[in-house]
Amino acid sequence: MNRPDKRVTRILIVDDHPVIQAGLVSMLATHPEVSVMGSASSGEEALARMEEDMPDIVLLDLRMPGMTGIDVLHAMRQRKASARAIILTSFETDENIYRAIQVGAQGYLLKDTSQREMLQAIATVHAGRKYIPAQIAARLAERMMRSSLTARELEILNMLSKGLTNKQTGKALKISENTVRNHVNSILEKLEVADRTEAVTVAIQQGIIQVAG
Amino acid sequence: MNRPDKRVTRILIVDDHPVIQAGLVSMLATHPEVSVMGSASSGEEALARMEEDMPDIVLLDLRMPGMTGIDVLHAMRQRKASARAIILTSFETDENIYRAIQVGAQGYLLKDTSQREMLQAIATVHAGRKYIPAQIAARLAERMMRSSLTARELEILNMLSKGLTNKQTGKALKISENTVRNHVNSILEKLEVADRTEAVTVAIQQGIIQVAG
DNA sequence: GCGCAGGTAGTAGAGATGTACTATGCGCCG
DNA sequence: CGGCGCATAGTACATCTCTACTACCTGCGC
Repeated sequence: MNRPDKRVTRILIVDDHPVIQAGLVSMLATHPEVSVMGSASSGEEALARMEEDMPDIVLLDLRMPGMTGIDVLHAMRQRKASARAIILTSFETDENIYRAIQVGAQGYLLKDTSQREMLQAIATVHAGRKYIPAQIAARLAERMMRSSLTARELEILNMLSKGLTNKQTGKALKISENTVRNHVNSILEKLEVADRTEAVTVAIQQGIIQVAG
Repeated sequence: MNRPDKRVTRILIVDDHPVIQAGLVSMLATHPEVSVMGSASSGEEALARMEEDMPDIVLLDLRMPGMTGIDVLHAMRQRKASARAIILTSFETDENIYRAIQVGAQGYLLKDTSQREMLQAIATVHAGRKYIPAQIAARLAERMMRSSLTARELEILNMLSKGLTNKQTGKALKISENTVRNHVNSILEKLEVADRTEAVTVAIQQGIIQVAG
C-alpha cells in the first residue's frame, strides 16, 4: 500500500504474448517516471496482480484466451479498482473501441504506437485525463452514430454469416420465417447496407461479429 | 562478408511495430548463439539492410504498411538472397500461411510464441530445415486441399462482399449477368459453401479477401 | 493439333430475398 | 397508466439467387 515514490507511475502489463510483454518492459524500463510492477498473461492473473501490486495504470490487451480485456475492465469496475486502464491492442474495430470506452478504459493505443506516444498516454491517463488518438476517436464517433443491434438481431446476423436461409434460421430459432425477415430488414437498415451479404462484410469489418479462426 | 563467429546466427528483425522490435531484441539479446544485427520498420528498409548486414535469418512480419511480408519474400527470391526467412505474425489465415510457404518462407511463427520456441525455430531454420508448428501445418494442409480461385473469381467475390447484385457486378465488369452467375457458382463450389453470404464469411476468415479497416 | 482451363453467354424454373405495409403481446420506465 | 422498444406474425409483390444444363472462344502446354 505504501508507494516508494509518488511521482513514479506504477504499471501493470497484461498481455498473453511474451514478445509484447518483453517489448513493453524494455520500452518502459529505462524511463524513471514509470515503473513496471510486473506482467500478467491472462485476465485472471491480472486481477489477482492488481490487488497485490496496486498499479496506477494497467496496460491491457483486448484479445486474450479466457477473459478478454473487456471482461477485465468489467471486473475492475465491479471491484471499484483504483487503477486506470489503457487498452493496447493490434486491432481497432469500431465495436471494440466503443465497448472499451463504455466500460471505463481511459486510453486506447494501437500496438504500432511509438515509445514517445506510449509514455505520453501513460502520463496523461495518470493525470486523470483520457488519451484517445484522433484516429481512434473518429472511429468511436462513427460507432456512436449508429444504433446498436438488439440481441435477437445479433443472433440472426450470426446465422446469416453461416449461410442459413431465412427459413432455416426461423426453424433454428423456432420463430416464423416472416419474423426472421423483419429482423433481417432491421439489420440492413441499422448497418446501412444493401443486402445480407454486405451486412456480413460490414459486421466483420466493424467487429460486430467474430470470425473464429 | 566476414562473419565474426560462424556459430552465431545473425538475425534481422522486420516489423513496423516498435514494441515488437523491442520485444524481439530483448528476447534474443541475452542468448549468445544469436545476434540481432538490427531492425527494419518496412519491407523496403529490410531489403536494403539485408544487402549490408548479411543476416542468416530474417524475422518477418506479414502485415506492414507498404510492402507486405509476402512482397519482401518475393523480392528476396528474385535477388537470390542468402538469408532464410521466418514469418512472425499475429494472424494466421490459411491464405497467408499458404502464400508465405509458397514463396519460400522456412518458418512460420505466431506472435504468442514463447522465447524457447522462437530460439528453437531460429536454430532449426538456420540448420537448413523448415519450422512449421503443427497447428500451422494443419491449416496449410487444409488450404492445399482446396483449389484456388481464379483472378476473375476473386474480383467477383470482392464485389459480392460489397453487396453488389449479379446484375450490378456484370455491369461493372462489362460482362453479362449470366457470366457473373457462372463465376459465383464456381466460387460457391470451390469454397464449399451454400450461398454468397457464407462465401464472404469464409473468404474473410481464410484471408482470401481483406476487410479494409 | 488436341486437350484443358478459364472466360464468356445463354435458357428455364424453383426458391430465396427484399420491400412495404399492418398488427399483437410483453415488459420497462417515467 | 401510457408510451416505447422489442419480438412476434402476417400478406403481397417484385426482384434476385441458385441450379442445371449447353455452347463457343482463347491461350497454353504436351
